[in-house]
Amino acid sequence: MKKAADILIDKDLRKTPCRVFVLGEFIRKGNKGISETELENRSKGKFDRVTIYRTLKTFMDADILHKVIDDDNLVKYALCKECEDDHHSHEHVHFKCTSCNTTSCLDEISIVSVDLPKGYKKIEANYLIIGTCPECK
Amino acid sequence: MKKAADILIDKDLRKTPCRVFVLGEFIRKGNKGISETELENRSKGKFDRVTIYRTLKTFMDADILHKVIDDDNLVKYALCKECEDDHHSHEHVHFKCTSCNTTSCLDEISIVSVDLPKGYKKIEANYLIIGTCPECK
DNA sequence: GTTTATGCAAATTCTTTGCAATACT
DNA sequence: AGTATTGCAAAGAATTTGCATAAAC
Repeated sequence: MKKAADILIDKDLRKTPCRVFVLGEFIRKGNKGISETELENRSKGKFDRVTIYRTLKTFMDADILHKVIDDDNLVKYALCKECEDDHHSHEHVHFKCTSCNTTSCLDEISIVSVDLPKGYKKIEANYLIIGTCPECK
Repeated sequence: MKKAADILIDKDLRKTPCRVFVLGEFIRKGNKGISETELENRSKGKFDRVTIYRTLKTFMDADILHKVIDDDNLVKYALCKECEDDHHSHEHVHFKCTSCNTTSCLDEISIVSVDLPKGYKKIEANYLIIGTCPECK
């Protein structure tokens, strides 16, 4: 598992306290999705909300993070294993737990492709599974 | 294809102009998702925004509509074929076209279930495919 | 010393809530 | 008539933009 500072250097991004903090949070959380609000709370007001939003955007543009589809219209971001190395994939399987409300990126599972009706052309796919996770049994 | 007024009677909902209009729009649009903003524009200010929101909520509670997952955090609602009769299903395959921005409910396709890691329990699933649709070839 | 990121203020969009007036059956 | 729905005003959450200051390289 890479450290935040190293990832920033790799991606040619300036090493700022906010970026190190945000990226560190994602690394610590593993494959769990984190919302901007959570980051704001975790940082205890150390960084401006706007700065966190901009940091998230920077990371998305750099393919470090991707947006996580939530059924309840709540936006989260996640660092996926696949995104860390070079074969960045846009085929994500996300699991949303209705009990603890965490959304995780199930990297182990690959999306089974379906046959689309004539004329449809797939670019990417997101599979969201809603249910209960191991911790909430 | 049922008419709006009949569906309302079936579901024991009062027949009001806003409900008839909104439901009519969904029937006309077929399996395409519609956002609250679109409904507001289409009605040309005839109904209050709040009323449209409440109407959408009423229809969701009555299993007439379901929320459509959009990758770009845009909320749409759709009337699915499966939802019209009694075997209301929550396993939806949605297709979002990056060109015309429409989201449609692909009723013909059923979700292929995946094997979840130990401890995970599925309640429902949403599959969103992003790409180009037949009209935007 | 340049370039880029940050913080603050403020604006926008989406959505919800309370309450009195109105429409539905 | 009695109950449910509507419209208005207003509040709340999430997100974005502009600009001057500050920090990174």
